[in-house]
Amino acid sequence: MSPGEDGLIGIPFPEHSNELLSHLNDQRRTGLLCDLTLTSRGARYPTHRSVMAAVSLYFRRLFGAEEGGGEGGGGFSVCQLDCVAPDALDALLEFAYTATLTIPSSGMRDVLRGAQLLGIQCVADACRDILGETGEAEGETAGEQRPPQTTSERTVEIANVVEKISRRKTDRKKVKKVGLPHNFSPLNPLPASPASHPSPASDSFRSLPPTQPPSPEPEELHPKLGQNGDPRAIREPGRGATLNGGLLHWAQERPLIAHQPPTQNDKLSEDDDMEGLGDDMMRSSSFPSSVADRGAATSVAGGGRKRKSQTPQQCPVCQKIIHGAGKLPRHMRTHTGEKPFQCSACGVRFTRNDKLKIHMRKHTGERPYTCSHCPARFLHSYDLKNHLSLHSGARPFECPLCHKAFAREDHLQRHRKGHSCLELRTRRPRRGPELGEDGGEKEGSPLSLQAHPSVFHPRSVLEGGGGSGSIGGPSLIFPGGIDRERSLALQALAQLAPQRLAGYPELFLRGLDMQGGRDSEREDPGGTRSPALQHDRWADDMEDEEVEEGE
DNA sequence: CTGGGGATGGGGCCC
DNA sequence: TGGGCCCCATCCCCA
Repeated sequence: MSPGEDGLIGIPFPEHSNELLSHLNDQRRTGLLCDLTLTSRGARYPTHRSVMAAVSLYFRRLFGAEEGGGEGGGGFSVCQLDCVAPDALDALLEFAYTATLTIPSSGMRDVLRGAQLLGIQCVADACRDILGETGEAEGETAGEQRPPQTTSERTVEIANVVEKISRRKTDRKKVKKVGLPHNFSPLNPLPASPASHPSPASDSFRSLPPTQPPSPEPEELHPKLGQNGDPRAIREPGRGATLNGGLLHWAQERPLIAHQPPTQNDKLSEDDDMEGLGDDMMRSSSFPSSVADRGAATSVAGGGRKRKSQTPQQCPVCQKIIHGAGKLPRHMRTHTGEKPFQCSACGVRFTRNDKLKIHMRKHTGERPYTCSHCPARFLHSYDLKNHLSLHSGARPFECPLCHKAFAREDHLQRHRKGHSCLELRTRRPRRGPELGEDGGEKEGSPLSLQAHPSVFHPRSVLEGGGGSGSIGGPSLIFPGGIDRERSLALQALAQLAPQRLAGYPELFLRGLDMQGGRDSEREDPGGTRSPALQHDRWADDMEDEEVEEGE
């Protein structure tokens, strides 16, 4: 790190979003800091306005969050939602706080209706598709038309459905037209608050009209929560609470970015004026376009690097410059964890279609890459390439310290990282400029590595360009189902990071270098693919070692 | 620790 | 401009 640019380095904490949501959920369960209570037919659900406003257009409008008034709400303490079945409301709350929709199959329609009423578009879309599409949600029959499925099968199917949804943009507007009972509508900036439709007295809670000062009057709310005792007990109005059997457990991978189609063709956050349902998804989906613009503006961030004519785009999350038209959506899936391409045979999902196609070879038995020297066949071309080196006996990658040779570069890197060769080495090659000066063995001589450039590049800049490893492997960074919870943080990043770092392309690169993920967990991830750069790092490492030993 | 297979993400080329 | 396809670099996992 150069000490010169302090305070502008973006250090992502990928787990933060997970923990944040988890803690919010804990708070909800314990009633802590809950400033909003939802009621449905007697059941009460303590919750947080901010969370509800984040997932529900209805609440966003209700609290005036979209009007840019930072006051954060109209002061509602209780919101009566009798139009949403308790089970459905419970499921939707669970979704809001865990990004996982767990509902009985029989309750799908109720959840759909609730999602529509509350403007939780991604849930509504998913339910509609599961129920048989057509957007009318009247189709439990459609759902029954399907053959019986096991839970796993359904989960798989839901994943496909979500994929379809993610690609569907026009339906959103159609959904917006769905009529809503009880006056309130996500389309209506004036929601039917408990004060605006005649029911305030029906609850012991006091409901405040939207024109009231923003104070939620917690002194009234919290005692109620206290009366509730364990809010969770309230939240469980007859919910069958296992993930097995007939329950449908939808581990949504991309709750808020779910509607961001991989094609990134949308600018809905602008042209829709946030009027669409689930527009936080739209907002999130807006960043690629803005990034594209910014990417064009900062396409020279790579300095003198050779660039293809295609406009590079900058990832709003990791700031990485993505080259190639249409590659940014692909890259974004590494952040969202979205894996739209699913193997029909085994259900394994992939972020990319081409990877799925390769995967399918495992099922078809196709191994198109055949060794000409032996019967070995391979799925990947590079496997064959590696394999051929065995026949040739070539070991072009040699450790500069112990001179052990490897057939594969990554094995050499691994060898180097382990420092297993330190005891064996007899001399230390020096990096380029010093070669020969101290009579040391020329570093290039034992190596078949490409000659490194004569200029020793600052590491901070060089490694920045090789963030593939660091941003790679979202499944590693966010194993299991928790990756979905990132979306909240990703949205914030998408909106904040570009502005914060817009003028500092070098820091973009540095941010890449520092971002979480596998790289940060490693001593030296080999963030660059360039053998020359890699070699530079090695030389740098060796120099460091020399300094240490010399002292 | 090493060899090998497989997975993942980025870039190039092309349509 | 987006997406398909391919190749490459890198990483993970297992024997």
